[in-house]
Amino acid sequence: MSEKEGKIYTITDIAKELGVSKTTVSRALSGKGRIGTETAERVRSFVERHNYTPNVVAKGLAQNKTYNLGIVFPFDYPDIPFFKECMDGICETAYHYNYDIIISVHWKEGVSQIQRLVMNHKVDGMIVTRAVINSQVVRFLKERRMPFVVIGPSDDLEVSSIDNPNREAGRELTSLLLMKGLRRLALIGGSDMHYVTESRKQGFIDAHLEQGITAASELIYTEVSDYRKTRRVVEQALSAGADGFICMDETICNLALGCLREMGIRIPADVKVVSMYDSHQMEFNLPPVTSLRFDTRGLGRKACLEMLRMLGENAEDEEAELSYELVLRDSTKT
Amino acid sequence: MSEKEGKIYTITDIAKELGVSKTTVSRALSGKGRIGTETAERVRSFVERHNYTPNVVAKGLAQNKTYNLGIVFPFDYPDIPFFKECMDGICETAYHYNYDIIISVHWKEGVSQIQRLVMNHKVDGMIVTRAVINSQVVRFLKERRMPFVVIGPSDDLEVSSIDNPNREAGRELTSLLLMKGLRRLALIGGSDMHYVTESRKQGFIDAHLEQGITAASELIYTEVSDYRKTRRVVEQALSAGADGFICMDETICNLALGCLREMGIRIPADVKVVSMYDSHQMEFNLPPVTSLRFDTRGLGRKACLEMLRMLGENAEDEEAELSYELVLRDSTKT
DNA sequence: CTGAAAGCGCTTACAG
DNA sequence: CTGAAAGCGCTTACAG
Repeated sequence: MSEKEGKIYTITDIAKELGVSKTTVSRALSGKGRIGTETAERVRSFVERHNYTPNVVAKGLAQNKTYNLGIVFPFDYPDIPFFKECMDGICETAYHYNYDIIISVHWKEGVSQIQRLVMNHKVDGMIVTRAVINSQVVRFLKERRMPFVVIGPSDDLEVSSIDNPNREAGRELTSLLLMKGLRRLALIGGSDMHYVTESRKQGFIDAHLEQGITAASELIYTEVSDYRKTRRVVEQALSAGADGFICMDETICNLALGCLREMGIRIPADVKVVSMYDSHQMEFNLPPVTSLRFDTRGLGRKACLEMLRMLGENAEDEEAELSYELVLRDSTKT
Repeated sequence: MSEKEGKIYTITDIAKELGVSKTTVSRALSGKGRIGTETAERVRSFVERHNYTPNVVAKGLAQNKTYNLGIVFPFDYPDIPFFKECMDGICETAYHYNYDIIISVHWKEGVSQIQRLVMNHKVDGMIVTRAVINSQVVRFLKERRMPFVVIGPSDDLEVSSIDNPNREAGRELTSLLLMKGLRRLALIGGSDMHYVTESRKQGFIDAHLEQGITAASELIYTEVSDYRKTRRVVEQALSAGADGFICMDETICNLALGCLREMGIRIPADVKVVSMYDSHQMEFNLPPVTSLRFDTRGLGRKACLEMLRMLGENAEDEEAELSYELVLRDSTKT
C-alpha cells in the first residue's frame, strides 16, 4: 500500500524532477492532448515509484468539479434494508468511477442540509432516495440547476428517475394469492405521501382487474405506521372477512404478524400473509413469509450510473434490467 | 431558501462591488483579524442580500483542509440498526460544525477504498465504526498520519476510541438472569475478531464473578453466524442443561428464537432469552425480548465531536456520559 | 509534442 | 484597520 513514509508529491515536484513542465505532467496524467511516448512513460514510472496520486480537490477547483455525489435520505427515514442496499450499490459504482459519496440526512423537514451541500459546492450531483410527492428537495434542486436523479417513480417528466418494479411485482404477488382462491385480500401500507405506496397499491389493483375480480376497496388501508393502527386495521379487516394480508413492507408485516399472533390467528391455516418487500425478518419468521425480493443494490448502481452519465462520464449501463423474485414461503402454504 | 435564480458570487465579486480588497472580505467573512465595524457590516449585509456562501473547496485548498470526514464501515457490514444509528449521530454533529461525511465501505478485505480517500486528500479525518482486532485500516491510517477515531474498544493506547458500555451493560443483563435464579446461562455471540464480542463476553463473566457463581465455559459460544451454527449451538446448550440464552446481538437472537420455536421450546416458560442489543425485532417479537438499549446515536455524536477536537475545532462535548437501559420484556418473565 | 501563463476561489504572511 | 501579492495543486487555452 504505502511505499515509504512518503513525502506527498505534487505535480510541480514531478515536473521538477523530470525536467519538464507542469503542463506536460498534467497531460501525461490525464491522457488528454498529444504527448511523447517516452515522456509519458517517464511520468508513469515516476508516479508508480512514488505512489503519486493527484490532489482531487485541486483538480476539482480547476475544473469546477468535486468528484463527489450527494445521496439524500428522506426525513426520518426508517431503518429498513432498502436504504442500506441502495447506498451500498451507489457507493460501489461511484467508487468505480472515482467519485465519492457524501451523505445528507434531513433532520427536519426542509432542505437546509441539502442546500448547504449545494451552495458549498461540495457535490456535482445528487441522488435522492425514495421519492416523495411534491418534494421540496426536488423543487430546490431544479431551481439550483443541480443535476440529480430520483430513486422512485416520478410523474415529473423533467426528472430522471429509476425504481424497483414495485407495481409489476405487486401485481404478481397479488395474483398469486388470487390464484390460490383467496377473494378478500387486505392491503396494508404506509404513507400516501410516498410514491411507492401508490405503486404498490396499483399493483394490487392491477392483479384484481386482470383476473376480473373487484378489489375490496374497504380492505385497502394506508397510513399505517405503528402498532396501534396496525391492530385496528387488522381487526377491521378480519371482521370484514379478510382471508389474506398483503403488507407493503417488512416493517408493517412484522407489526401485522404480531397482531395476528396475539389474536390467536394461525398462519397460514386461518389467513395467508405476504410482504411486498423481503428481509431477514421475513425469512426467519415463524412461519417464514412469502415476499418480494428486489435487487435494490442493483437499483442503487443503476441510479448512480445514470447520475454519472448526466455528468458527462462515460458510464455505460451494462447490467440487465432490474428484476425481482417472488419468494414462496410457508406463510402462503395451502 | 434561494433568493433569485442567483448568480454565484465569489469573494472577488464582493470585493469589487464593495470597493474593498479580497483580503478584507475574507477577513470579514472569517472573523479573523481586526476589521472596521462598518466594513464588516457592509460585507455582512451583502452576504445576506445575495445569499452568498463561500466555496468550501477553494477555502479547503488554501487551508489544506477539506471539511469532510470519512466514515468507514467494516467489510461486509451487516444490516443492523447499529450502523445506521451511528451514522445518523455522526452526520448530525458533523453538520452542526459545517463538515460533511463521506462514506466508504469495504468491498473486499483490504484498505483500497480508504486508501483512495486518504491519498486523494478528500477527508481531514476518519471515523472507523466497529473496531476489529489487528485492523489493517488502523495500521494504514496510523502510517499515513491521518487523524482518526475508532468506535469500539481498543487496547492500543495511541488510538482514540469510544464505545457503548457493552461490558457493564452485559454484566447487568447477566446479573438480572442470575438473580432470577438461573444457573446455566448460555452465551451466543459472533466473530471473535470483533472487539465487541470480547467486551460482551467479559460482561457475562463479570456478572458471574460478582455473584460468586462460576460461568459454565462450555456454554459460551462464539463465531455463530448462520442458521445452521445457531441450531447446533442451541441444541448443545439445551442438552447441557441451559436454562437461559444470552444472545450478543439481535440477529443472533432472532436466529436462536427461530430454532427454539422449531424445537417446540416455550419462552419464557422453558427457557429465558435476552439480547445484548435492542431493536424493533426484539420489541415486536412474540414474546417481546428483554434487551439492552444503547444510545448509539449519542455514540456517533461523541465520536464525531472527538474527531473534530482532534482537528482543532472547538467542539465541546456537553452531553452526558453514554448510558444504556435494560428493557424488561416478556421473554424473561417468571 | 511541449511550455509559459493565466486562472479556479479562497487564505495569509507581510507591509503599510 | 486595510491591501497587494504570493500561494494552495491542479487545468487549459494559446502559442510555439
